[in-house]
Amino acid sequence: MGTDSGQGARASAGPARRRGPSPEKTARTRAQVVQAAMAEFLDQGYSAATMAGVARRAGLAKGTLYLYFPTKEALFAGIVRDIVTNPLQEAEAQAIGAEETVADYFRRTLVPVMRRIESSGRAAVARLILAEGARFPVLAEVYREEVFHPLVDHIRLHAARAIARGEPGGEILARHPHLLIAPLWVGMVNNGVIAPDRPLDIGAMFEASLDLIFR
Amino acid sequence: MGTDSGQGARASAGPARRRGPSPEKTARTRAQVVQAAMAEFLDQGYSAATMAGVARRAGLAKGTLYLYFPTKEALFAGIVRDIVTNPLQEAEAQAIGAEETVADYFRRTLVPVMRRIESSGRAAVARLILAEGARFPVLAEVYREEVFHPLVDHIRLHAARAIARGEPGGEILARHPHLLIAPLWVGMVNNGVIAPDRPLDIGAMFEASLDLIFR
Amino acid sequence: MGTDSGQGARASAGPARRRGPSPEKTARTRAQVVQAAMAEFLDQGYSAATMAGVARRAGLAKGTLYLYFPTKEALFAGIVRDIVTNPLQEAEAQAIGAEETVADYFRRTLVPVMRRIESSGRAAVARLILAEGARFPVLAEVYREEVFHPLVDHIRLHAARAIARGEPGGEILARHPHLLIAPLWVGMVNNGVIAPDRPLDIGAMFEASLDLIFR
Amino acid sequence: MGTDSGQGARASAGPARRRGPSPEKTARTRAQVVQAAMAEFLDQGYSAATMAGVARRAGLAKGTLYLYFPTKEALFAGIVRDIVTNPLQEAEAQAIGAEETVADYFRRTLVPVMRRIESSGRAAVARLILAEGARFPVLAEVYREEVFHPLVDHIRLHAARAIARGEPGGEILARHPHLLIAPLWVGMVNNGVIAPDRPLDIGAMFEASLDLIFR
DNA sequence: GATGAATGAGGATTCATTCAT
DNA sequence: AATGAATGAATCCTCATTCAT
Repeated sequence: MGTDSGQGARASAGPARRRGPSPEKTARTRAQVVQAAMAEFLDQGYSAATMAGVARRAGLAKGTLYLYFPTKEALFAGIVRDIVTNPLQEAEAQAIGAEETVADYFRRTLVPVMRRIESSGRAAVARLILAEGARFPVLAEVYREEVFHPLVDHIRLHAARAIARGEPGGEILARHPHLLIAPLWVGMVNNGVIAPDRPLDIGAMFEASLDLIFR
Repeated sequence: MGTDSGQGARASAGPARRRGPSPEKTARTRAQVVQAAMAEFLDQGYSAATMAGVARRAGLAKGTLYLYFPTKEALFAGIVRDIVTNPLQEAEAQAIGAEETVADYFRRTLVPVMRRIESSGRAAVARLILAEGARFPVLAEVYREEVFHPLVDHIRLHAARAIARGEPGGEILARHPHLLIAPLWVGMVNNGVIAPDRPLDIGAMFEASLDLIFR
Repeated sequence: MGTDSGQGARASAGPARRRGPSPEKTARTRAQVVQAAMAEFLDQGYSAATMAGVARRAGLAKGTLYLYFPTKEALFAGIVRDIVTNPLQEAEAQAIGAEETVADYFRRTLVPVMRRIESSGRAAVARLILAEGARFPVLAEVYREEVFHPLVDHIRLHAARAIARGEPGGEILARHPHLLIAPLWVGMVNNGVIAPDRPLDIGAMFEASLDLIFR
Repeated sequence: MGTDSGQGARASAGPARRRGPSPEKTARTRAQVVQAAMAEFLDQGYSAATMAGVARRAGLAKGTLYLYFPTKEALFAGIVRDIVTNPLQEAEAQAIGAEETVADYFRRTLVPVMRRIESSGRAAVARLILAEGARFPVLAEVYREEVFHPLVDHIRLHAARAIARGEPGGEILARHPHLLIAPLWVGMVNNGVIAPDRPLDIGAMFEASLDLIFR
């Protein structure tokens, strides 16, 4: 967020003639920083995270971090987008089939994602959003715009479609689209923090939720 | 949490003969500390909270805090119970009527609580649990034992009752009791962090959820 | 400047009833800080001075400094007034005698001050003013208002008196009051930095200057 | 100052046979470095000056500076001579006329220089000398040997001449040669730091001083 | 020669904790 | 019991210096 070192504008035009370290090396280092920062912030939260911790994880010196991000806060802001990449993007991208009911469509596209959602540190992300969202509005904002609202809109859209087609459940889903993703949150909360040793089956809950809504 | 400074076992036995502050005064001061600490930790999270901040809120000197809790961590641990007091306790305490369906029972006892849940800083509590639960297992543990499990058990119990009585929805609720409280979490997450300016009506979502489950 | 711990408003009213360290102790510590900071800044200049250096000189921990001044810059600003206390104050305070010529008056009141000016670290002060005045306008400003202008005004005033009385030298002094203090500056520069091992006799130069101006 | 990277002894001897940059190029780069360093040090003082700042001003990379000077301190020492170039050199070089009084000689040769002295950043130089002279004796030393003493000796020499010729003012000038340059210092101090917005007319003060000394 | 990414020691500042009063 | 000045370890950040390209 503001510290991008201006890559991107070199395409054809022959071999780069730069002195010193290659842009590739720089990009790799930057990636290391981002990677390490993500891990550190997800592990520790913003306040408890230390630049030294990030540096250690990245295998770099502390000072190096400041070549890429001017402050700890900027580093945090800079990785927010990387942290909240929408896990449902691929699901949203798939179109509904002509004959397919909305229920079947959700079952086909969303259930697999829900099942996978845990393995990839989603609980940690949720934790960070909830923990720091109040003090770093940008975090909540990015999450809202990139993940939360798109998903809810996606659901609303298909709720409308269900109504149009006369499929049951459309009405209730249009009124309370959040009900569909509610199981996701209890699941992440339970599995990530409350009782990781007795995890809930988010996929199963989601399917049950689908069954309930669509009769 | 092992930090109580040993009051408590002195009650009758004639008029107290000691100089200095009365036990009442001490208890009052302790209450101030706990109160202030709760506010500070809920506001700031563990790391960002400061002992100075707690002292300021309590209207006490920093040193005084250490008369009641030996470390910041102990203070945090010491107030966990106060933080997570079960907001559903009264609801759980009410018995189901002989003629009452489980659905009606939940509607009668839980909906009002759900509606009130937001006003009393519940989102802040949720935030704290999620944020610090991983690093302070005791926090997650207390929450699990005092709030989460009791509520889920309560739901399970009445799901069994619904089955026994042949009321619809019992089966699904028995298999997925968390579904009933799922709206609570999306609601708190949305209203507390994601989009406080466009709050979800948790009560309405909960009722909708009840309707779905119990037909 | 801004961190004064509010002494001053306690006069009669019986013994102070404060808990904790006495105000006297606090005042003494503050004095230590100021003293040490003065020495450090005069020795090292602003940039090269370190808070650790100040703490060491004061015999205090680093953190303690921050109880009295919130930043290094504030500490610097806070001692500027102490640093530039007008060394000529007593001289200016003495009134000219009814029969006394202005030349004699200056000889009586200023020469002793000039002779003493070196011993009391005045060169170090001048050095600091010149060195940091550009980057810390407040420093130059305080020096100008507290020392430089008062002295020049004092000279101008008595130049006018000399003119009124028909004493020689008044005219030239009125036109160039700075000429009278010029020897002070070459002297301080020479003795403080250029050739401390071959100091100029500022008193003698000043007297010679007086002789020249007043014939 | 012992930092020259060993150019200089290669001149005739046929066409140079080396690859890479010519000695001219090197010399030019070195000049850029010196120029930039002077500006940076005069602006910021030694401690606050940064190698990055010098590099930026020079339009070079940081690493390049180290090809010419091994350390920041060496760079500073290396430019001291450039910083303190004697502004009075030309004046001192001019011989006194056979019929010319010493007073007239000084008026002819020194006044113009004095009038010009302000425009060329002399205050900055004085500031640097005073600020860093104590910690970088070489700075004071060079200034003393290149500027201060030559000028004072020049004055002494002509004071002796004035005495020999029976011109008035010779005695006093011989005893206090620094009196003649005193106005210069108050002037630079006032105009450079104390009150740049109300500058003193150094030329006028110097002339007045000449008038006083030579009757 | 020139570059600038990488380094890490050093400096300002914060804050949990102690202790004399 | 209560105070708050004092402490110093820990943290963020800067910058002189190095070195692979």
